[in-house]
Amino acid sequence: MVYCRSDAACLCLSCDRNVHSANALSRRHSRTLLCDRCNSQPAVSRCAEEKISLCQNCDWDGHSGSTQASGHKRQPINCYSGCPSAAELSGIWSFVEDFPSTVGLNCDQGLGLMSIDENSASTYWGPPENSSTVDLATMSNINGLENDDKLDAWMESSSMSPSNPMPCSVNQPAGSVESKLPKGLGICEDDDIYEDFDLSFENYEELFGMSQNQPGQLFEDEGIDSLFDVKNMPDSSGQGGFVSSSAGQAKAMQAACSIAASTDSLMSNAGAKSDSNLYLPARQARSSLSLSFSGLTGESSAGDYQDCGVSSMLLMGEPPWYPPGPENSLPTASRDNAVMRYKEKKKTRKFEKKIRYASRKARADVRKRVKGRFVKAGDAYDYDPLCQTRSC
DNA sequence: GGGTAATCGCAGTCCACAAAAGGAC
DNA sequence: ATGTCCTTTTGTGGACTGCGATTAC
Repeated sequence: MVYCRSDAACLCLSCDRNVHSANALSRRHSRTLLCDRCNSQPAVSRCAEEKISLCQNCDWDGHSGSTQASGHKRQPINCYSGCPSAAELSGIWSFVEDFPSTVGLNCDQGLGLMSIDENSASTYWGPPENSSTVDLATMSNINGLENDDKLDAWMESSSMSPSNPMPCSVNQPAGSVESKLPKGLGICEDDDIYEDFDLSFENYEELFGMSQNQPGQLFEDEGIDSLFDVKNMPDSSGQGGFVSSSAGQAKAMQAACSIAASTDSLMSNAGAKSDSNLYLPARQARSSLSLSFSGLTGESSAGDYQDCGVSSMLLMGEPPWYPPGPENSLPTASRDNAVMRYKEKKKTRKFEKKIRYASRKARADVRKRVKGRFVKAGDAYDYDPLCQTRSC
């Protein structure tokens, strides 16, 4: 099973092949393995010891608590686009021993060329890579398939296999955010900003370390400062942790700053609407905070988010969600800086509409309309902005 | 205090088209 | 590396609409 982020869909290789060979645009969709544990999120790492692919959350759940599991060797899982062959898939997912040799053969010549999205693994901050070659459980039954018929048979069965409880679906996984979002807050296809916008309540809890039924506690005691509490900072030195070097520390700092920047959106929205039904991204819950909350209230104009440099940075595959760890601490000075920058930004924050292209505004200002809608030049109109009266 | 209807306000949607952006060569 | 041509995407405002919140009964 693979996960297509653009479609927010879980697909077997057969469906993946069919869906993503349809046109040039669909071929560009970035896909990756499905998490073997939750079967709903894209996998970002492979645990060599457990021989399973894990999404960010499951990886964290499984490798953060016990010291034994935290030492597991994990390797990042790359994404691919196009219609890769078996050899190409084996190349990027070396831990899968046997891909059907005919994978991707029905794609149009020249258009099915695969590309590997190395960046997809950039969110993985696990221990040094240690390649492993193991079978994917869901692919263990493909051995011996050597021709198209067998491949197709396998592919058909793979979507219904008892060992694979999740049938192919182009719909949002149950509990995904799209179906719960207010009208108009859908997920933009092919927009990286909205990738993996699929946090469920359990992630909310992980994100804030408290029940989603208690949003008021979020800032109850220490206000915004509570978000920068060092106790919530990631473990930068723990065994098997996500950050384990000076570079990791820098990322931790960056994450803190990210939170600072993102939190002003969070605060403004939390204050405007005490809505406990907030949905946050899972894989990049932290990094997407700004966008998510802004979107929920609609307070931010298009220019607002586009001009938000910090958020942009966060959305470019920068640090993933940090697990809370008591041992890790961010220097107090950095925390103070983060708080100060948050306060400064909050002071200067403006929500009024910003015109990005004056020429377009000038054009729109003189466009003739029918019930507010633009009309073709020469067509009848009921409103001309250049005339003081209607139906000039 | 609870239920229902009326009212209010917010935010999304629609439209055409020039400008901007991006891709191919 | 640069320039040209072509296609695709973006952004712009007023009216309308749907829906949640509020108010009145």
